Amino acid sequence: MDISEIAKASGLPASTLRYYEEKGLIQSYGRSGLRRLFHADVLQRLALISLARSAGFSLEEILEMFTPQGPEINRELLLIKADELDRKIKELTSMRDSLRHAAVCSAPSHFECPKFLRLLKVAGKNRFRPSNKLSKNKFTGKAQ
Amino acid sequence: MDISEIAKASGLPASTLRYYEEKGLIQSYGRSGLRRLFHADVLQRLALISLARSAGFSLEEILEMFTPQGPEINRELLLIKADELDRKIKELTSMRDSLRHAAVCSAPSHFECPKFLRLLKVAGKNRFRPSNKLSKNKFTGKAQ
DNA sequence: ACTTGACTTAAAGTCAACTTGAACTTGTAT
DNA sequence: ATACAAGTTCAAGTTGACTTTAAGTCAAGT
Repeated sequence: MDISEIAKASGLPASTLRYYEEKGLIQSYGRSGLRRLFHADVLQRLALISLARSAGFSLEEILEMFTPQGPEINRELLLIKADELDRKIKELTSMRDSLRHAAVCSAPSHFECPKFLRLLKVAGKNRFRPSNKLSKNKFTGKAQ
Repeated sequence: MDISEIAKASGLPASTLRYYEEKGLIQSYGRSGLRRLFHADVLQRLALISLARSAGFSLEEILEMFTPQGPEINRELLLIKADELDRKIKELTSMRDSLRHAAVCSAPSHFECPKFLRLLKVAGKNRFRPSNKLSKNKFTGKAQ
C-alpha cells in the first residue's frame, strides 16, 4: 500500500505518517522509486497509536511501549500508566460533576458555593500539565 | 500581597502569574512602585484555574468561563464541556482497562489478543488531541 | 516530448503555555 | 551612598506534535 492509501484508511494526513515513520512509530517495508510502501498492518498500529494518544500518552511514551528492550514486554510500565490514568479519571470525573453542578447552581458566584469550594480543595493537590484542546470550535463556531 | 507571596502560596512561579495577568486570568489591584499588588482571593481563582487546566481546558476556554459576557453565566458551555469530559473519561477508562489487561495477557502480541483488538475498534472513532505528559520521568528516572 | 499528479526531502513555521534572558527600577539594609 | 534582592518589561527561546512550503523525482497519460 502506498502512503495515500494508509492516509485514507487511517484518517491521518500523509505528513503525519512520514513524521511517525521518522520517529520510529511505524515502518515502511521498502520503496518503489522514492515512494514508501507500507504493509496493511500499520493500520492496526496506527489505531493503537491513536488510542494511546487520545488517552494522553506522548509519542515518546508510545514508542517506549512498542519497543520492549528485550523479548519481555514492560508490564510494570503498563501498570504504572494504568494507575496514572486512574488518577486522571478521578480528576476528570470531579471536574465533570462540578461543571454539571455549576450549570444549575444558584449561588451568586461559584466561589460562594460550598460544593464548588470543596472540590477546589480536593483538586488543588494535583499538578500535571495537559494542554488539551478538546474541541473548542464546537462552541465558538470558529473555523480552525 | 506581592507576587512572591502568591507564588509561594499557589505553587506557581512568578513568571506564570505575570503571564496569567497579561492574559486576563487574574488581576492585580495596583502597584507599589513597579511591583504588583494582589488580593488574597486570586489564590482561589488560581486554584480554579489549576483545576480546569488539569481537566484539560485551555487558558482561553477558562477565560471564557470566567467572563460571562453579561450577568448570566454560560451554562450551555459548561454542559458542553461536561459532555466532552464524559467522552474523555470513557476513553481513558478503556485505555486503563486495556493496559491492565495487557499487563497480564499472555497472547504473543497484543495484536493477537481479541480483547485488545476489540478495544482498538471502539477507540478508533475518537479523534482529538491531548499531548499530555502525565509524569513520564516517574518511571524513567530521567531529570527534566 | 511533455504535462500532470502523487509522491519525495529538508527546513521552516505554528500553536499553546510557559520560561528565560537582558537590561532596568525600587525599597530596604548596611 | 551604595549595594542588593526582588521586583519589572519586552523579546526571544522552548517543547511536542505536527503542518507548510519550496524544490525536486517519477510513472503514467496525451
